[in-house]
Parts: sequence; C-alpha cells; structure tokens
Amino acid sequence: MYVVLSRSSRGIVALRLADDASEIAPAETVSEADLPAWVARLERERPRWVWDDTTRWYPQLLAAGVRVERCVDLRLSHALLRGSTLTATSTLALSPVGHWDRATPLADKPETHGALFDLDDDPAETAPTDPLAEFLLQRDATATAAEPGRIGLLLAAESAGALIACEMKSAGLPWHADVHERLLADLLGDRPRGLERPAKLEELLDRMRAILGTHDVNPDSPAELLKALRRTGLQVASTRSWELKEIDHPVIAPLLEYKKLSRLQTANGWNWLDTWIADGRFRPDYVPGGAATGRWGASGGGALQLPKQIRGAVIADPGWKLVVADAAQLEPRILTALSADRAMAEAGRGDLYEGIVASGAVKTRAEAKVAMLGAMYGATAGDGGRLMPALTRAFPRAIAVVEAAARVGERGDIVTTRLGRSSPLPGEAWRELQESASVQGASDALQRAARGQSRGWGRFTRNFIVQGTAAEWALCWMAGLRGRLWDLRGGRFTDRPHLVFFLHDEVIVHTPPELADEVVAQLEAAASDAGRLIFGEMPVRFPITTAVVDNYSQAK
DNA sequence: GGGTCTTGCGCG
DNA sequence: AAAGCGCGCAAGACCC
Repeated sequence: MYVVLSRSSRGIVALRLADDASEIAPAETVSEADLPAWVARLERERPRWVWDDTTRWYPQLLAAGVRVERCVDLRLSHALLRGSTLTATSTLALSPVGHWDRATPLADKPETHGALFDLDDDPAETAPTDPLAEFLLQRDATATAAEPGRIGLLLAAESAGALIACEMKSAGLPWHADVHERLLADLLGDRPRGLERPAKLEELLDRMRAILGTHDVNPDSPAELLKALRRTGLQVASTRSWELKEIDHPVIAPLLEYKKLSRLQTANGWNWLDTWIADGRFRPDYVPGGAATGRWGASGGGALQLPKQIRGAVIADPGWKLVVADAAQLEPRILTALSADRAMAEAGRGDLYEGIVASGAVKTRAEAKVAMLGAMYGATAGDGGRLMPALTRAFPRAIAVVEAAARVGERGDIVTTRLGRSSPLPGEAWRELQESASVQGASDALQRAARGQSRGWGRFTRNFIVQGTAAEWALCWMAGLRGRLWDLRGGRFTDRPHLVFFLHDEVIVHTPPELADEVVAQLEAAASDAGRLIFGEMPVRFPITTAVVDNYSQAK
C-alpha cells in the first residue's frame, strides 16, 4: 500500500493506493496535530509513505516519536528520473522543468496554501505540484525504463537515505562539549577573551616574526604571508602547507604548526562549539544527493569534515557504546565489480592493495594504493601516472572501464552509475570553448585550453561512475542496516540501536553495549546484502572494519 | 557597507 | 606519494 500525503488549506490530505497505484478509498483529511498518531496507526500496515520532500514531513513525526519504515521522496526521485539515461524517453524526463526540479529542499520555500493543485509563483511553470500526479509520472518512468530493477532500487535507496538523514539529525551525534574544550585548551591554550589569538598561536607567531625579522605580517593573510616569505628569500608560489613542507628553513616548522592550530581554532574551535553543540548533541543537516555523484552533502558545522583532532569529543551516552564501521577500500572494489575484472576480484580476496602487490603489478602496498587512486581520479603525472601502464597490464578490464568513462566525458557526454544516476552535462561555457577551439585557425592557446577543459570533464566522469556507484552501495548498506537495527529490540527509535553518523563509506551506530556484537553482525550482513543487491552474484567482497568503542577517536 | 570570488584546508 | 575526484567552511581579497 502507498499513502500519498499533501497539505491543503483544510489540513492534510491522505490518499491510500494499492500496490498497483489504484485508489483504495476516498481521500481522508487529517489535522496537523493528529497526523503523528494517524501515521503511527497506519504504519502497522507497513505502507510506503509518498510525500513531496521528506524534510517537510518526517522531522515532526520523529519529534512526536513516530518512525516510519519506508517512503517515496518525490523531490529526490524526480531528480534521479529527470537526469537518468535509463529513463530519458519517459514522459517525466520529456516534460518541461518545473516545481519538482528545484534543487533545494522544498522546505526552504515559504508554505503555500491549497498546495494540492497550486501552481508555483512562476507563471512559466505549468507542471502540477500535485504529489499524486507526480507519483504516477514517476511510476510510469520507472516501469518503462529498460531495466526497471536498477532505477527502482536506486529510488528506494535514495528515499531510505532521506529517512536516515532526518533520523540522524533527530537523534544527534553525542558530543561532549567539556571534552572538546579540554582538547582545545591542550592544543591552543585557554579560550581567548575577545578577538586576540589563543596563547599557543601567539607563541608560534612570535617565533615566526623573530625568524622573519618583521612584525607587520598577518599569518592569516595568504598574500601578506607570501610576500614576507619571499622577502626572506624563499622560492614559493603559494603558502599551501604541502608546498611549504618541501622547504628547508627554520620558519617552516612553526608556520606549519600555526596553520594547523589556526585551522582548528577557526573551523572547530570555541565558536563552533557555541554554535553547533546543544544538549550534548551535534545535529547538522544532512543533504542526501547533495553532490552530483550521489554522495551526501551536509550543512551546518561542516559535519563531513570533522577533523581527527576533536573526534575524542564524540562519546557514547553512559551505558551505551559506539560501533564505528567503514567499508574497506570501497571504491576500488566498486570498480572491480563494475568491470567484472576477475583478476582484481582475486586480488581483493583479502586486503586489496596487498593483493595487487601479490599480482606482481607493483612492488609495495603504498604503490598499489597510489596506482588505484590514480586510475580512479585520472592521474597524469607523478607516481600515479607512472604506475598506470603496469596496472593496466595486470587489470585490463578494470582500467578499460574508467578509461571509457573518461573518453565519454571528454566529448561532453553523459555517464551513468550501476543503478542509474547520470552525470550532469557540462555547462554552456564548456561547449562554447570546445566549439571555438574546433574552428579553422583557432590559436594554439585556445586549443590547449579546450583540451585541458575536455580532459578535466573526463576526469570528472571517470570518477563519477566509481564514486557514484560507491555512494549507491553505501546507501543500500545503510538502508539495510537501518531495518536490521530496528529489529534488534523494541522501544522508541532512540531506545534501540540507531545510526548517528554517516560519512561516505563509514557509519557510527549508537547502541546499548549488550547489543554491540549483534550490531557488528548486522553491519556485516547488510554489507554483503548491498553487494548482492547491486551486482548480483559476483565474486567481489565488500569487507568492513568495525570497532566497538566509547569514543570516536578510539576507532582506527 | 554588502555581495561575491579566491585561497586554503578539513574530510572521504 | 603526489597534487589526479567529490564536497563545506572561514577568512581575506576584491569590487561596487
């Protein structure tokens, strides 16, 4: 059963549909206040809730203690179906851009009344905002796809991700502000009063000034710092840390330390604590599908960039544990499965990089890693580029897949992940440059620029198929895990083991300690499920590493 | 004074 | 090991 929800001036309209989308009963109207109880009652029949945007419905349900098993997020699904090459000839994909094509969550838009059949403010918009009409269009697009199972799985996984994103924000990542403050004090010194620097930074700055023999240099200004370094006779093109590391000069050590600590202070210092931690929880907005490749984005507090330095402040509640799990060498394994490269699958029976060494392609594990990253990112120079021929000889099928994806991008075409997420087309400026460089008599400089731009888009599409399919694996892993965790015991959502963090190929589960071993088993089971769901019976393993810990910094 | 671009760096 | 992919954020630079 499906239940399509929409808001109207009279309240919430709920329409029950059978699995073939035929209407079961006339629409019902429910008040906002009654919605959570009404949803909880109907949830026993395990419907799939159909709504315009999960962020507009689910947070208030969670706040009322109501968790749902599954949904269709029409906005996210629409974006996938609109762009996918698997549904390119569908009515949905051929219809004009409209209400369902906005990139940002619909919640960002002020509430309109009579939303069921309302047209958007933009008079050019003719597509209906009616969720039932949109849902039927989406079903049609899926059913008429060449392989409905692929795109269907992707839509289900994306919608499950939308539920998980809301649940993780609702539960929050357990965060000890006092521990965080102690970490800051150890590294930076006491919290400064006004705008002055913390003691440790001031000390480092004094040392740098003494060495440089100047007082008027602002180390936080790259331009000023660059000038000061050049006055001292250092040949540098920028003030990037990796470039400074190559230089032998007494000012470099304190400067690099200053940069590191200054970064901590500005990105995750006291201001960050004041802004983002409340009630012992960090609650960023997770943005499913935030990156073109299908990876999630996040906003508020830089949730996907938590530096290792402060992960010790992520601490399980008293009487609880954190289970930290990550997929080992996920992207190369995804490439193995995408290409059905048996030699690489063989190398991946254990540690993939050791396996590549054992195959004889490269000499060391470090080389294997650089070579694989180079293959997936499109390295042209350095060790990554240098190792490519050997890697290509050992694993021709795998390398052929990424090379083919690069060629597609270089000519401005679209690539598609395993489940059907398609890459965007390059923009107008890209095409204009390609065209202007292809006319008779175009200058060498213009042709070089066009070639560089073309290769750049090729690197994007090369990586897109791997990163995007890895994101699909991660979504399937998490969606399966979510159901498995729910089944581990009864009670409210946050009384059971539950997800509290997700970072591309890594998750954190907050769990009562007596269930930690069971959580580990479910993490592993969900990982093998994900591989089978996406790739079928293929001899590619997706091992995960797990750690049961009290705080995040104890993992890895 | 405010808005946008650039630089640099954190994460995967 | 090298500077190849995807992001978000803060501060300074730059422009009006």
